[in-house]
Amino acid sequence: MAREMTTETSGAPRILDVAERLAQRRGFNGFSYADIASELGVTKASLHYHFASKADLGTALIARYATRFGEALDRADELEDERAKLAAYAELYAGVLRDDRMCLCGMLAAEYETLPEAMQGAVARFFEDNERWLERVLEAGREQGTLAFAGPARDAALLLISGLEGAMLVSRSLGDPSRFDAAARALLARFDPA
Amino acid sequence: MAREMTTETSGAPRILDVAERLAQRRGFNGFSYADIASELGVTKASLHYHFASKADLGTALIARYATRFGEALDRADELEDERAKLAAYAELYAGVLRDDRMCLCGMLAAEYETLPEAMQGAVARFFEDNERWLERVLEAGREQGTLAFAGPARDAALLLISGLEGAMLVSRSLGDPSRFDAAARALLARFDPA
DNA sequence: GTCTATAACGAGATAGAC
DNA sequence: GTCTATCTCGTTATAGAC
Repeated sequence: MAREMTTETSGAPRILDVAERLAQRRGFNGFSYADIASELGVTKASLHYHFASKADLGTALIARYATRFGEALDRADELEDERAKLAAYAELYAGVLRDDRMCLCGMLAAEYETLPEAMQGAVARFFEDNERWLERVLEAGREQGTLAFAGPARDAALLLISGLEGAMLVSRSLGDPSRFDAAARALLARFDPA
Repeated sequence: MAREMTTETSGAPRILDVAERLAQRRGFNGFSYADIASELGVTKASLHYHFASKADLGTALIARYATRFGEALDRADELEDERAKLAAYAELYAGVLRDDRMCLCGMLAAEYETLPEAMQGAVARFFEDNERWLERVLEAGREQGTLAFAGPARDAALLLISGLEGAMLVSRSLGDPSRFDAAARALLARFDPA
């Protein structure tokens, strides 16, 4: 007997949805099982059935986030030119910010020293994967003449990640998401060919 | 009778020293009065004498940090050309990172939604002050031809803050402070005149 | 798979002696 | 200004019934 199709997610995915939003808005140390439980109308104990420890929950959180992010990068890779891929990359960040969220791994990067080891490794891998993807796009764009920049593509890649993560971080405290867009535009403009 | 001169700080300043380092490494929600007390060899209760609530401690933390940062900007303002001022600005960040710390306000920006209101306002003001200082330097440099960039100086200023804060954030999780230097170099290079 | 109940601990904070 | 002692609350986590 096949399971009923419903429009609502349930169980673990639903827990991850709520935890993810809380983590992106308040940080991993800024929410508790009680917060998730009250929002879902269940008890804390039932959450522990799905994620025995908060470290397990956090690890699952990053894993899902990184997978989805990687899928978004795969979609961006289908675009024609490399400038469009960079724009799509920046738009990923913009979309997160529009939902009043910080990038999950950017948030966890701040809390890095307090995170369980498994989470630390996963956060670092997220940035390394992003860096590799950007490095490839940047190199291709420079060869094709659609992008222009000096120095190692790897450094330019980290500058892009840093600029976008930092712009999210700062524009959130300035209470003005449009400042992110201005900073992101200024950042991408510096890769335009003269 | 004048107070004895000693090489050791004591009382409130010393508490702030320890709390500041903890906040910059672990976040404001990542340390407790117990952490400070054990490091200073005093009790939690005596800390509450100096800072009745953690919000008071946090507010004092930002106030001192912003004052010192402002003084550093004043010193940078005495440099001759605007390119040197930008380099000095970036070096401020680099020095913090070398001590294994995140910028205090960058860290607090991540935790923004969980902070007491007074702290939120102070964090936003820190970034606004930085932005104003950079905007002035950038405008002057563009007029003098020592700096080159397109678009509003305000957007370029926020890009600089974002890039430096983001590079600190990310290079800390990558476990490689030299990645900050590479990103900062790439960032500043984009303001060099052709 | 979800519940009630509770354990075990750490957090911020206060009272009052010294 | 620092101490001991205590309070209250929130946190993660577990045991065991349903």
